[in-house]
Amino acid sequence: MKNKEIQEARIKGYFIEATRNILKGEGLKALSVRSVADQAGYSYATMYNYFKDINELVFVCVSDFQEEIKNYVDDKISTDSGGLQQVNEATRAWLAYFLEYPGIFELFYVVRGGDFGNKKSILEVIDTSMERACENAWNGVIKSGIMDANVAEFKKARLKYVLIGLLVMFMNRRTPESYTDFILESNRQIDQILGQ
Amino acid sequence: MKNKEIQEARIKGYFIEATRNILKGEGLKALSVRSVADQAGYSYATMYNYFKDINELVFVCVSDFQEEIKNYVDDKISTDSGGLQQVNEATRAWLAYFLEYPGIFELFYVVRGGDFGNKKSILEVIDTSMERACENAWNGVIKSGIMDANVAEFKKARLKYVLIGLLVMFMNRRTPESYTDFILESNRQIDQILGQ
DNA sequence: AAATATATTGAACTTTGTTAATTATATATA
DNA sequence: TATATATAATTAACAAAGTTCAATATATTT
Repeated sequence: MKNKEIQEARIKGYFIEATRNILKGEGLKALSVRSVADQAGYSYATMYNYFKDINELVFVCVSDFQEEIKNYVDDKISTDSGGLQQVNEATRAWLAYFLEYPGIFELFYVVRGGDFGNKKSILEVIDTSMERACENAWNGVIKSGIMDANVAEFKKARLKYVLIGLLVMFMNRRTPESYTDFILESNRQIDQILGQ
Repeated sequence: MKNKEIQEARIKGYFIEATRNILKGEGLKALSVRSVADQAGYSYATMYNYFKDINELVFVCVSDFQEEIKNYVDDKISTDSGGLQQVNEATRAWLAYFLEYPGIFELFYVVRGGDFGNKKSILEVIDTSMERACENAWNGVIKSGIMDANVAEFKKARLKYVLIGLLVMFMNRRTPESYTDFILESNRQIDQILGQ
């Protein structure tokens, strides 16, 4: 029954693709069983033949997006820079991705879906999103001995929480008030954490 | 028409009180126009005579909760400690409040209500929640010259973002996995930011 | 006491997630 | 090939939630 599996994966793919498009475009508020099914070219009830519920469908997208984030970061960092400069660039790029796609920020850090708590693998992808996206740059710093591995771990954790905090306040509470102020504050924090 | 105003304020109060109870108890998922009205002793439709919509009702609670947080912090800090030690205690107490009432954390930092973006006064309360709750302890540090005011501002901002980031990851994504780990990590961050 | 204004309410509409029964399609068998 | 069966897809229908509005109840004024 190999054909059946291929066909099933294909149809699942249509739903996933539609979900990805809606999340990246209009965001979570526009996502519904019916809007996904519309874009996938099926009736809304058909979704339930391939996914447990709407949450499962959404969660499947997390890994896809994380891969996209990693590529986005790798594309943006300049090859002629190295060391801490490259970590700085990578971190800013990671941040820039979520500014460009607020719906994906919401998916990663805000939405409290039904059984998000049970899907450990997905929680792990989210928890390590920044670390993995900036992996190459960090490896350069640690391997070359510019920074001690333990110090690097602490700085990574610090960066992660500071930037998620900043993103939450900016996206959910419009603080800082302007995009410019947000960039100033986030750069200040990144520079200070990496520079000290 | 003073009586009318008093009566109106009274009935508004019943709805607000009901909303507060539900948010502190079962949290946002249990909150609905019907559940609030039930507890207030009115029909669901009556709410619309006193509030524009369910969002307005919820937002009104923010200032109330912030006052409660301030009292909670002031009660918890020891009077015999001072300086940075007291700032440390106040900050931990602020954090402890949200751990005790996850529904209020959700209200402050997670929910994206309709016109949250327009209510500048409410956004300001949320943005300065930690700063105001720990005001007294910080004043002690700054007035006594233990810390420069500019340095204090930077540390406040750093603390705010780190702790909101930590709370978001713990509450929304169960990371760190255990309560103990969360406390360890948050204490580590607080100590490091205040101590350096 | 009647007339008018105000407050409260239940019915109803919309949207969204979900289930189940019905219809359509593909596959297997005679 | 024609029929029987299994599988897939869809429509109908329900529940919960926010919201509106016409109808009812209550309070106020004359």
